[in-house]
Amino acid sequence: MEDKIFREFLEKKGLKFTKERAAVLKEVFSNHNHFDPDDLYVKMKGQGMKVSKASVYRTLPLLLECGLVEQVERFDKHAHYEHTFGHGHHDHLICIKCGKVIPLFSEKLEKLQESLCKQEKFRCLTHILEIKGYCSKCEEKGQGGKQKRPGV
Amino acid sequence: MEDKIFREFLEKKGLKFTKERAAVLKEVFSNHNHFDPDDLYVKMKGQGMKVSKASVYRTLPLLLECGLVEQVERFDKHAHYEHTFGHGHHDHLICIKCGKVIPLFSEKLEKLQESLCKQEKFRCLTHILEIKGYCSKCEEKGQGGKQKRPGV
DNA sequence: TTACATGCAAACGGTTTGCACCCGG
DNA sequence: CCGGGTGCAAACCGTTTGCATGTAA
Repeated sequence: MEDKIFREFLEKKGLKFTKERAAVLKEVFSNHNHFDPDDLYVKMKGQGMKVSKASVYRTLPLLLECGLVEQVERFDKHAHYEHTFGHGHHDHLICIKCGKVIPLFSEKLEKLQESLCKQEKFRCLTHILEIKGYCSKCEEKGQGGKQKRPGV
Repeated sequence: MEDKIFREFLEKKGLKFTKERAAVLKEVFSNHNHFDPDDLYVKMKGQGMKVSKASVYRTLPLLLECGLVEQVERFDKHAHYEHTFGHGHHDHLICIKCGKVIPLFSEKLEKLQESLCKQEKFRCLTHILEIKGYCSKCEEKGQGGKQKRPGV
C-alpha cells in the first residue's frame, strides 16, 4: 500500500522506483518507532540490506514530500522521523527525564488550531506540537535525575 | 530587569556575571526578532562588541535554563531562539513561501493542552506549536514559488 | 538508450571542545 | 588569589555533494 503511494508519487515526478528506495520504504514501515537517518542506515546495514547513507538521506525527503513520513522530535538538533501512513497525524508528549514519547491526538485541539488559522487568514498545511514535561512515572519518582538539555 | 534575573540565576549556580554574558543578554533583548547563535555573534561583532562565538554558544543555554529565552522554529536543522521575558509564551504560524512568522496566542488553546496533559497524567513544563502553511499574502498570489523544503 | 540514481569519499557548516591565558568575587 | 570564563582554532558529526558508474523504464 505504501509502495503504491510512493510508486505513483515517483512516477508523477518522473523519478524511478529503485531497489534502494523500496528498501528504505520497507524499513521505515517495518515498525512504528521514531528514527533518525543514521539509525535507519545502521539498521538496514545490520540486516544485510544494500544501501548507502547517501541514499537514505536522499530518500527521506521524498517520503516526506509524499506524506508517508513526518518529522518529529525537533527539539534535538538533528532530524527525527516517524512514518504516518495508516496512523494519521498526532502530537507528542515528551518526558524530559526518561525520554518517553507519548502520542496524543485530540479532534478538539485540531479543530481549534484550524479555526485560529482561519482567523489569521493563514492556510495551514502541517503543524507540529510537542509538549515537554514529566510523564506520570517520572513525576512519581520525583525529578532528581539529570536532564540532557536544561530549560527545554 | 532581565539583568537582575540572569544575575541571580548565575549567583545561585555559583557562576559569574561577566562582560561577555552581559553583552549577549543585552543583544538578545535589544529587539524581539528571532535569531540563531551565529546571527547574534555577527551582529555583536558588527557593533564592535567584544565577544567570541564560543561565548555566545556557551551563554545561550544559560539563558534558556533561566527562562529568559525560548527555542523556536525548530523545523530547520539549527537552533533558533527568541527572548521571552516580558512577552509571555506564544506559538507561531510560519509561511513556507515567504518565511514570515506570525505569533499566535490563544488562551483556549493553552487550556485545552493543559487538560489533555492532565488526562495523560503528564506534567507539562513547556511546549512548542508551529503551524506551517501559506500566509494570506502568499495564498493570494498563488503558491507558484519554490519552497525550500518540500513536504514540510 | 538515456536520464536518473547510487556509492564513495570529500566537503560543508553549525556546534563543541582543549588549552593557555584572563578575570570576577 | 582561585575557580570559573574567554578566545582561538581544531575537532566533531550530521548532512550534502561531485563524480564515475550502475540501472529502471
